[in-house]
Amino acid sequence: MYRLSPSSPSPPEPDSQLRHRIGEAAALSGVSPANIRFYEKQKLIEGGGRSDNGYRSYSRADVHQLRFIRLCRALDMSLDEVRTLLALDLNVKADCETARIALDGHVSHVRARLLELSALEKDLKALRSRCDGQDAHCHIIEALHQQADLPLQARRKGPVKRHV
Amino acid sequence: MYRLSPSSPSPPEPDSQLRHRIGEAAALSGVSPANIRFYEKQKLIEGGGRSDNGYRSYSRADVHQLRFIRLCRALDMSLDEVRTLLALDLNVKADCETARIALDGHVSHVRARLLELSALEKDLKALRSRCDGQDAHCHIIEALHQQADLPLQARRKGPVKRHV
DNA sequence: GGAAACCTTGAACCAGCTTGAAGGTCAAGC
DNA sequence: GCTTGACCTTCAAGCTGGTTCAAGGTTTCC
Repeated sequence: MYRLSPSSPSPPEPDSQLRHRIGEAAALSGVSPANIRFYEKQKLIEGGGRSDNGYRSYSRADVHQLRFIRLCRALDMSLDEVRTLLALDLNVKADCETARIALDGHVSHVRARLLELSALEKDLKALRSRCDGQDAHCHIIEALHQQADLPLQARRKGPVKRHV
Repeated sequence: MYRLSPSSPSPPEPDSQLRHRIGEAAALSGVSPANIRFYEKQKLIEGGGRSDNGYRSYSRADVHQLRFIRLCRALDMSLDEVRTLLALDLNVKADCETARIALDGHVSHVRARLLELSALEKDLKALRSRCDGQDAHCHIIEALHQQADLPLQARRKGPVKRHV
């Protein structure tokens, strides 16, 4: 797996022992406390570390993992995809293959959704351009109803899912 | 509101009395039976018509409305937006204004999401291009972990919501 | 010693459906 | 007359990726 500060392997840095409460970990990672607990429940992070008072306690590596998750989510990956990537070892060739496959799959999802959305934007603009508000009746509403009367096959299949 | 076949107002067509069970309505509209029941519960369609045996019964106009909803959903509108459009009258000027406003709002949502996704695609491709599978360790996993080590401010804020 | 700021858990809520369980209705075939 | 299968009914739960709320414990500051 990935090691923090791989350049200094043997003597642990003084602040590598630093542990954070959930609020600090949230501030450091950009993941909200509620969301951190959620990720723990989803087993994306371990829920082991606790202080004497029962508060969750996070190491630097834990915070790194939270950032990693946040980064992947910002790239619009599903939690399952993130889970896959988290389990990979940088130096194992098969894992690299896995990462490439996961990424390729994700890229094609994103691209497909992108194409859907551009087609959509085109349709919406065409619809919008039908109406300038000057006419006696509304060409937007009219056009929608007229399209709804067309046989199913005549219409381009639109996106049904709203997710990427 | 919108009337089916507005060219023949007085004598009802012979098949305009035709009523469909939910399965037929589903086949005619492209909306699944479970989804039709869901729309009824959400008050997007009326739930009035029933046969003697308690089965739901749909008129041509009902099927039209289902198609209308499906069309709007294919344009990625929310059910609330659809609800708004369904209540509009083609010939009322204020309603036309409402339709234009709703559509404009929707178009800008779609465009915003489009921009997010293109930025995303660029990032993902850059990430993907780092690895050709020939090297000793995985540049994809490595790059993700390295980025996770960067301070929060240094990274572009990515999309957090996966919806349009 | 009291208020504010943290933490805990569990549960409910959001969109927009889909799936499943348990049962009723109806036509066809034997 | 009875079974099979394709329909239909209802209610309930599950999905994703969280957010928000309620009720309470802890810590810290003044």
